[in-house]
Amino acid sequence: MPELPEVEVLRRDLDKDVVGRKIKSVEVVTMRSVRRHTKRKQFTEPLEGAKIKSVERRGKYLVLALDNEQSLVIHLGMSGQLLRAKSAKVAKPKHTHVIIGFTQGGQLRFVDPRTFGEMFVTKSDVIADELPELGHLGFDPLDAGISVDRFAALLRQRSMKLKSLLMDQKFIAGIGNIYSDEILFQAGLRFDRLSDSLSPQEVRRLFRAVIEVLQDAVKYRGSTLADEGFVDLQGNPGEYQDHHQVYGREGEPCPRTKKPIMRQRYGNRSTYYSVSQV
DNA sequence: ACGCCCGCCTGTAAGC
DNA sequence: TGCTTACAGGCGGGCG
Repeated sequence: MPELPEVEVLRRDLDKDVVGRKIKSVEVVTMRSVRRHTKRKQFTEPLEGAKIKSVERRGKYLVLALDNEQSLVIHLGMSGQLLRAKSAKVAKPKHTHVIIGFTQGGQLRFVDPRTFGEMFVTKSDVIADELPELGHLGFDPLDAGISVDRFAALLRQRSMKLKSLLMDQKFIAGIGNIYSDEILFQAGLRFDRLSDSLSPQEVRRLFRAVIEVLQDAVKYRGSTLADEGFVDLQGNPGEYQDHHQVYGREGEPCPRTKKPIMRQRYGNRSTYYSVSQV
């Protein structure tokens, strides 16, 4: 379940490693991974011969701008991986669905066991306008753009449970199940508190927690859980899971109170929290 | 219009 | 031990 930190780690890796490279060939093994296109060629033709100009992240999406006015958009879904192979000879992992070969040699591979991820190509200038899932994204917590006051105003606009709000991509882009729990623990707030019920001090705590947790997670190169297996472009796992305070730690002592971490079903998924959150 | 639940997937692990 | 079932969850869509 790559969330913002994992996608940001990949963005930085791609920025160093594939920007400037020219695409020689594209092989689509599994059409489901490019399901917005009905024909393979709609995906492969705009890519072949194009040079990668830049790599941006929008929430959990990666956008690779090409030198032909088109962009390659990637969403990793739950189990998607992007892996660099120095040569085509390197053994392909199971569930390799798309292979992008570069003129200078080497490949970029899209590997995705659960196939919730996808790749597609679209004209660069219509991304925000014509793709609602990208156009409707809320603010990016790693952009320094938003102020506490603006954040407070946005919270007051709705009366939504905090966990739902943090995971709502239209409100804030890039947070999923793991980081919403970690952020709420850091902020000392319960997942079911209503967004318009927070004191100014609680708003500030939440604001700070969002930024701190996500920045920290990027610093430790993302979270790699046993059942998921996020890895960076070179195939290395992250280390932030060792810094999780509550996620996946049901029954373990809360770092603050030593009372057992609670787990509760909320919105059809597991939520971890401590009784110290109010 | 919004909150909630399902379906899409596969690998892993718990349960009988 | 081996089979079945539950669970993991991002996101679109459908329903109330």
